Amino acid sequence: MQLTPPDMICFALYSAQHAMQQAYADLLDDIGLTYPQYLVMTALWAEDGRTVGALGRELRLESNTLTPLLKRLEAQGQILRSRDPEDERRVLVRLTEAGRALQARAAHVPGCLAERIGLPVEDLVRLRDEIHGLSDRLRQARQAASER
Amino acid sequence: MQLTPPDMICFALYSAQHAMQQAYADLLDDIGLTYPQYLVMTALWAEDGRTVGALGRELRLESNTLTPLLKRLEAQGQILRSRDPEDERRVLVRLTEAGRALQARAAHVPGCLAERIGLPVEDLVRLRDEIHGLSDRLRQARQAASER
DNA sequence: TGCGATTATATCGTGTGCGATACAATTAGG
DNA sequence: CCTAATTGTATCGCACACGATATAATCGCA
Repeated sequence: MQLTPPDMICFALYSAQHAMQQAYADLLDDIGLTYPQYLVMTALWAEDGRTVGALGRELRLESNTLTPLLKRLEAQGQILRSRDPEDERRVLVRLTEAGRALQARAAHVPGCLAERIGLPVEDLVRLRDEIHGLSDRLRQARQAASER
Repeated sequence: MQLTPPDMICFALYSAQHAMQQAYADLLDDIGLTYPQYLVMTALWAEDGRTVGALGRELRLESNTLTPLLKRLEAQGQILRSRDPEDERRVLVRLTEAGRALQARAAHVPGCLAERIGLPVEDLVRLRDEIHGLSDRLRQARQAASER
């Protein structure tokens, strides 16, 4: 007996993530951001002036993904990248004035998405936490497996 | 007040999908498949001899994603691609003998993943269905928006 | 103090995803 | 029939993700 993709929780995540990314893309096109770029900007709006590594730990992305993405945001004028004088290995990422201004232009996005989904906030919060729980289990199991 | 990525359900999906894909990659490396390739093979193991379009409708992928992916599977010897004589626009995708044999070598994968996750099957099934429900709502809202 | 190990970021190659577009085969309407 | 619209797949360009590797800066320890 063979499972079909719709039976598999991995595929549920896979296709839901695509659907979510497309829903965001519809809105983010207007402000010139891709969805991963929006996540980075969101992280910076909450806490500016972080290193590449700190952003990567929050978003769970490596430098090989972040470096080119951040360069594109810098080329757009949203951020500045500079070596940390305290430790020249680190690169500090700071919002420009334009980058801070973008926060207002993106302020409607979460509400629009919530409206599109049309579920009560409590349900979304519970689902979010269950999904985070699943991720945590996957990462812990991977960690444990790699230490053997 | 600015939401941080961990607050957002979109980011929960985003990072859980990455964690899941990495968990699969650990196992799929052994049999030489990427995760999207595994999804395509899974679909074909359940029902062989489908068109590119039929696969895309099940996996929610367009031909611009599937065509190169299927060419790589064909180059690996797992599948054959051929124009449908009934309708020369269609391309039929069929498993080779090696492609069918791979099913046995991948049979342990779902069990290994379930073990990694370590949650009761009922919980996973419920979570899967809730995530599918979320996708459906996102796709329906997008459909409705595009028809305006 | 000096030098090997570690840390932080960057680079490279491969494989998705997807918007836009191209193209050929089929269908539909007059 | 004949042609315009539609359908099915492919191509192109761009932006992720990530494994593997490179490089420079810092740290640890004899």
